[in-house]
Amino acid sequence: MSYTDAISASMLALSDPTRRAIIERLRAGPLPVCDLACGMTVSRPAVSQHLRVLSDAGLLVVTPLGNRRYYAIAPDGVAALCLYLDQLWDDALAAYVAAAKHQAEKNKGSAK
Amino acid sequence: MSYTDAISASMLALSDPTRRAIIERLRAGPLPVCDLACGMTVSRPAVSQHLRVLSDAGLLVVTPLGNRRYYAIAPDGVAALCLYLDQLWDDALAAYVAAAKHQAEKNKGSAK
DNA sequence: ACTTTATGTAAGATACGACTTACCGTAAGT
DNA sequence: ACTTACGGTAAGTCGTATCTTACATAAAGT
Repeated sequence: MSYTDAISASMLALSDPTRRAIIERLRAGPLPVCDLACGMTVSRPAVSQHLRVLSDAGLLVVTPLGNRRYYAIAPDGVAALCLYLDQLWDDALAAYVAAAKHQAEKNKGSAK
Repeated sequence: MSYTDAISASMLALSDPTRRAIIERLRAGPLPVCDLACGMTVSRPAVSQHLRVLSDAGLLVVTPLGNRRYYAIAPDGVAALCLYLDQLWDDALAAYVAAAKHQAEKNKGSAK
């Protein structure tokens, strides 16, 4: 806990295969913990702990409904990650073409 | 190492603040290890180990040039993550509006 | 040839993440 | 009121990530 930033927390949350399995099951819509836990290889408390991590990272939201708690993917949390990576991709591509252009100009002198 | 999938490896690589600091310094373009290490809080071997993790995840590429090794962000690796998150965001948003619509229809019956 | 610079790797200490079982509340059903 | 289903938390174990210092290797400079 107590991460330096939200990006680190989100990335760490999504780096675990078990947590991403939970995310996959929530793509279609909200589910209670019992439905999430049944069918997974780990125990139900483990699922609870993973849900905690995902919630703390801002990737999930909970809505208690009677006896159960429905977890759903938080679009805002995912959007923050998308924004970061999209900008990173932009910069990386710009740096890539700049390096390629620089390389081409260096080769022009030594070309036939 | 030896992760089940590339997404996990990339996410785990980007979840570490030190590694993301390295990524930030590479946004503008390739840099050798010595330039990367100077100015960072951790030791140079630690930087080498982080570069190894990022490279294994497919997020960096190396081009040896004389005495030094220039590391650069691999656009392809970042693109794979962008694709995954963009699709996840699409599904999450669709599920969100579906849940909102379902909720609205339930309220219609109890509204005056 | 020798020295310096650049960088990867080995070995070891420490910290932390993920899993388990056991336990404790809270809401529903009878 | 009692029982059952749901789900969060505590304590403990185990694996592994991250850091350090020390060593090894390769290219450049003198």
